[in-house]
Amino acid sequence: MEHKSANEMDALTAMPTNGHQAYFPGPAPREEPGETGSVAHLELVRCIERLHRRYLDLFRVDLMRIGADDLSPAQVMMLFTIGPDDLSVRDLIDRGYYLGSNASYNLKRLVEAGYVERSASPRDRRSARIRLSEKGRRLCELVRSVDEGYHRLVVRDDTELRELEVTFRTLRRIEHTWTDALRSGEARIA
Amino acid sequence: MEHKSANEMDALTAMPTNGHQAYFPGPAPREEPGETGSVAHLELVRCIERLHRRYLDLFRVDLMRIGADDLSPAQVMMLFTIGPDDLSVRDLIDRGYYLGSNASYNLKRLVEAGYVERSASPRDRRSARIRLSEKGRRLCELVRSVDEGYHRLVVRDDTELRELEVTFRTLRRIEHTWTDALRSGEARIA
DNA sequence: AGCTTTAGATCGAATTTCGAACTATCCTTG
DNA sequence: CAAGGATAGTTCGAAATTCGATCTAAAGCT
Repeated sequence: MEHKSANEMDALTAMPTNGHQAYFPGPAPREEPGETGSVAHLELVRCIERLHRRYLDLFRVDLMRIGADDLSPAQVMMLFTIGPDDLSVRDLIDRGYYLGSNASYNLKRLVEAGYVERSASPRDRRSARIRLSEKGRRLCELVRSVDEGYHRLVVRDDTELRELEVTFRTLRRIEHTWTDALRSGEARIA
Repeated sequence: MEHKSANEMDALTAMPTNGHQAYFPGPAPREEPGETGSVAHLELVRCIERLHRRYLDLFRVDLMRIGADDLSPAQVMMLFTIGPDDLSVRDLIDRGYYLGSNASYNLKRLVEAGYVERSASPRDRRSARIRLSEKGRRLCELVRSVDEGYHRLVVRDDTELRELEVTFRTLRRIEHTWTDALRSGEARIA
């Protein structure tokens, strides 16, 4: 019988060191001295996937409340990827790891909905300059203020702040590692 | 379109100076020594989104090499969500935060492709019992061995191991927080 | 037996993904 | 300068995915 609490393991808040017995594919949920580490890279990957899915649900609700239901969560995120800058589509793609045609697709909707302005670069007329419109900036501010609520839920003291910093730093490192791996992997193919 | 609640206009007229510790594309993606929350929740969210996208690219290549090109990355991840257990579809959904119809959709393909076995529960014949087939377990083993390579790239010493642990623990905490927020948020609506 | 729930599958519309063209503009180099 | 090639982005169409609305079967009441 499956007890649904399998997922819970609510020890999350109370568990001393290992909070991760919950999801375990392989044979042994326990750490194996000979093996890699107690937390496998793969577990982190799966966690990221779940978090991503989960956040989409959450964010969609918030967007509804805010009244920005003309954009998908991913599109709003794209606004933040643009940020205060004035950049080319290529830059946007590099920043967000978008696929070219997807970036175009989403950008088009952002422009149509008035959140983003686009103009041709004077230098190179192939290249587009994109930037947030006033409307886009306003939406970002709104989202940011909603997000502060989550920030407070997640960072309740100094320890948690430090943990968040470590987390962010580590994820950035992993991002970099993967990007390198992808590049060299593709190089091998090419 | 949007009718904005009162706080849209008046709130936040002043730009919070912290604004955007946006990371930069090419040369040096680096964080700023910001103020209070040098790392904002939102930045983490964006990082998770990027990582997710990035990993999909990477994983797809690996799957191709492994020869499991009959599954999408997400479907393979679902295998790991099932893991060594024998569970119901409901459990799977709870574990992975899937939408019911999506879980069905992916599960169907996993069953058709022979990675997952399904049978009716004897207790409750509405309920299905889901478990990996031998083929499914074999694929998981393969993926796991590929993943060890990434693990070694990411965890190169004790410090990095500890950081990974903090990261994992923190992400799990955030996952829990979001889940709560989502639940209570929907409660408010209902 | 009737009514309500629950487990899951399925259908269909809308959205998104993704690669293969395609357009337009640069940049070389002969 | 002209021809060929590289770049920046867009567009197109097919395939995959998402997501809510049913729909079926099997429980669980009372």
